[in-house]
Amino acid sequence: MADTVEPRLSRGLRDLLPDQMLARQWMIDTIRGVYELYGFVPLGTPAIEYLDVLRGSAAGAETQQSIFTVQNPEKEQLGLRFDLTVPLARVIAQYRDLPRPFRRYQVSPVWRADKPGPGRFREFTQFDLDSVGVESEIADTEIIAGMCDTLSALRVGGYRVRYSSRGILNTLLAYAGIPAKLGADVFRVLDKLDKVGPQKVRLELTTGYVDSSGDPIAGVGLASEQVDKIERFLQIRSDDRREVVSQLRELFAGVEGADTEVGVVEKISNHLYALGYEDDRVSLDLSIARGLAYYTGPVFEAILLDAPEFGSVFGGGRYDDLVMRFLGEKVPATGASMGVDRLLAALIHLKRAGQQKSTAKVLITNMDAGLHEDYIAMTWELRRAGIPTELYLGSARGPGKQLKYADQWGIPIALLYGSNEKEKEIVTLKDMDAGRQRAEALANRQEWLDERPGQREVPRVDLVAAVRDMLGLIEH
RNA sequence: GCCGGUGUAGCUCAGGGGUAGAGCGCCUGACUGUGGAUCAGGAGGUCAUGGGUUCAAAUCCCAUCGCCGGUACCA
Repeated sequence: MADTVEPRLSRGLRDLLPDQMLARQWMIDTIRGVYELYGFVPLGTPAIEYLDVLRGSAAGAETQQSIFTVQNPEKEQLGLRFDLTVPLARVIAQYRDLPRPFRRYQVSPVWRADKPGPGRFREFTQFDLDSVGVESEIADTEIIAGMCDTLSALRVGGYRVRYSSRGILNTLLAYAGIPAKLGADVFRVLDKLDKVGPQKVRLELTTGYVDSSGDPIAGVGLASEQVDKIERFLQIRSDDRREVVSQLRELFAGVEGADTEVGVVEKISNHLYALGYEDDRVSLDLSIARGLAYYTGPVFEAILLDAPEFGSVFGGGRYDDLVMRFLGEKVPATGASMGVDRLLAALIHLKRAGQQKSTAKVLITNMDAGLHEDYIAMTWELRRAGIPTELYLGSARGPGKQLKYADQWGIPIALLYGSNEKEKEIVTLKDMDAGRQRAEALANRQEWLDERPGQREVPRVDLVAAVRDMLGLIEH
């Protein structure tokens, strides 16, 4: 016996079987609809980029260990993209004649060689939208409004988009007397507030601690009074954005630059009020920091109120310096990124995503080799009428197995046509779902057979109308 | 990285030194023109891998690997 290869996938990778792809495509189509309404344009970039492009300028390469490296025959240093923002920055720098603002969306897989966890994979899909070349806070407003419209279109139930800004956080550093160079560390720790709670955040900001698994966690080394000031800042919590703004002004009175930074989040808030995005959907939440170092202005993220355990499903912010790596010139940019897989998992959890297993609405069964021409004709007749139809091409001869096939793929209507039907110039249409429901009440097979639940005979000439009618009934 | 758990049929798992098990699923038939239920039959396993102990190892011991969970990191 020949050796066979074990069918398997490398860790962190998974297949998307048809039912998962159908749910995902519905979701992506819905989101795309929102952004095309907003006038964003699509962009595609390769999965593979030069490593120095991924890591930033060759000079200041940060160590980025979770990049998958790739080899080409020329032995160049290549890697798989880990997000869609860096390729966007490259495109902006490379195609100087692109009109700006450049407002694009992109839905593509990205790769990270991290340890996989529940709902975390090494290959996953992001849906990104960004406005490049706009300094105005209206661009940030538009991103937040788009996040709201997307979540509404997906019918996720309640959601909350929370935003703050790096400018506010930098003002906090000044207020608390924390050196600016500790900013990135402080923000990274603050970003964990929701997850680990205030006590651990305080420990991590000061001395560090040893976690439950015995792992030491380094502290940032702040003084207790500095953390007190951070906590005073974090105590400003209100569902009313106006209230947060006014308390911020009070707290930061006299701190240099505070008026400007508070002004930015206030303007965003006012635009959103004017557009009908009220406090129940968007809040100014000062605990939002975002872990990434490259944000420079407003930052935002969205959570689902009915599925908070899925965490942030949509997040982003302003990053005015990213394109600088390539151009040496500051290009303002703001955008958001959605974790397609995470949001889809949440939608499935909330039973908001479709349960469809097949695209076909009708299965034409194939019972009599002498009638092939009729089967083919009926199949195309339905297809040309816009009804997704599959002609059974497998080897099973009797209707039993073919109906089982329809059942397994969740095809809602089966069409039966043999010599009986041919003679009477009819077709038999079977509503598979009605039969399934009826089966629950019948214990005896003979009854089940005699009754032929969900079945209807219609004139052959009325095929298309009858199928439409039955689909209408099924989909009410 | 670190800590813990766990690997036995396609899936979920039981068993515990001496013949490899169940449920579900799958296939066949009862029922060659009707899915579900029922009944009867069938296919399917290197008990993760390598080594050790033993007359004998799926079972005990050691190592490795995989998977699961927690934790850290995440531009």
